[in-house]
Amino acid sequence: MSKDALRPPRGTRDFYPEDLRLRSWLFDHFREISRRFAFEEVDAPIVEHAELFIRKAGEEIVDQLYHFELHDRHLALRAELTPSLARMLIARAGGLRLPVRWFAIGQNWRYERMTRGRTREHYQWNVEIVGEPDVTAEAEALAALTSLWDALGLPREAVRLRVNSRALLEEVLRGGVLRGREEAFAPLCVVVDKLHKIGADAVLDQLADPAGPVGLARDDARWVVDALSARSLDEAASAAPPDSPALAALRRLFELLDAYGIADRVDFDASVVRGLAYYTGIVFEGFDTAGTLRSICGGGRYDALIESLGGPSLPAVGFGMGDVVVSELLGELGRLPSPGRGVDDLVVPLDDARRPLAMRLAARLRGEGRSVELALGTGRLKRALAHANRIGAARVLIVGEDEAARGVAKVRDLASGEEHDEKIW
RNA sequence: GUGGGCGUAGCUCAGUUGGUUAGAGCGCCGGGUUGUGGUCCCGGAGGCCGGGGGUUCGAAUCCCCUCGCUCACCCCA
Repeated sequence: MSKDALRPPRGTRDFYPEDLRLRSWLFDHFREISRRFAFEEVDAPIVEHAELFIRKAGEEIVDQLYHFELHDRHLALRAELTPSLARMLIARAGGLRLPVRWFAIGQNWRYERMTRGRTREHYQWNVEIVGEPDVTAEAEALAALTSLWDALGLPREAVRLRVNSRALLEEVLRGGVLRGREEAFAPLCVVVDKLHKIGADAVLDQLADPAGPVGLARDDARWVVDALSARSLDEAASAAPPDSPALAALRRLFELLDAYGIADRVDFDASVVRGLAYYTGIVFEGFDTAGTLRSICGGGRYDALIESLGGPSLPAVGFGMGDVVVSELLGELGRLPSPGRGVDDLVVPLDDARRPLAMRLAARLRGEGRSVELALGTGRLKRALAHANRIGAARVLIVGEDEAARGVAKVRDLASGEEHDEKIW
């Protein structure tokens, strides 16, 4: 066995018990918030037909696909959950009662270079609302996100949401610099999405690159970059067409967010477009206000994806939040818990003759739903108590000769040190 | 892909004018007597010093190569 084979492949993680307890803590919150919002959990295979993920917009996520040929099939590890969920929806499209409220927690794979906060696999909480064209769906999604942050113990001021509308940007551009070249809109969004990362000048260069996918005139590109600097709806309105439906939708969304009491946690930001090609309307992302991490979640409306995959025309809103970035943020804020093992009882036979009784006791306690470890050896009692301490057990139940004769166990409460007898059955 | 930093015990790390049997803390195991933990005291196990080659009487230490980790840049939902 080579040394390499004894390590997890680069960008992947092993989860030891303490790591998995933390992950489970996080997933428990994903599930609990999903439950409170009445989302139903679904799951899909981690391997899909590569075709499901391929789109034409120069997206990073597609370039980073883990894919391979097996016999005559071209397969891929999923890079995101949304296409799989869309596929599942299509399969049952005829019998669905809309709107559908689904969520999934799944591992996604992207072959990318490792840096801080970026691994090649990560788990994502994915929430989708399908069949609702109104921004009431977006409001649900955003409320679920802030509820999750609160549940995780993230301070209210530590994380915020940025919201924009691709539909608004499209309205503005369709009547202007992209007139007659609507196909350039998706690649334009991919470029614009990099604004926070590579800066306005670099975006300008890429938009104006004659050999690039967008190929705007330099002045037009400059106009686009300027338009993206809007940070309020009123500012954005000045560039929008009169009676813009997209602008009206944004205004209505903020009204709804206000009703949920979270409008003050959401900013309008014209530069947010998200990098995925399939978004068509409202888009949003969560970010840490300290600005040290990449976006911690993102999503938006994708009204055309399901139809483009061969399904019916179904409006949809969804978002994903990964485990890696949010864990880093929690760590930086000192909010990562260290969940214990949750063992209730350690049952200790003091000698082998007492073992059958101890087993009977352990079985009874387990039958009552308690988490019980049975000491498998018969070392000294001192060691057993130290072990109980280490695993965080609340009680130690000792079965010795004297107790056995009376049909009881001596129960020691680890926290108080108090002891009493308890019948074995 | 470019550049920097780092690979020494399970973990976090000391350890250079090159010099005996390579260290600490934590963790682990055992002991401090007979059936009672967390503290304390004592003891112990555990390391081809990432790998290979070279220089040297002698290399964890210097040189070269290589692998791995990591950070920055490049790139990038």
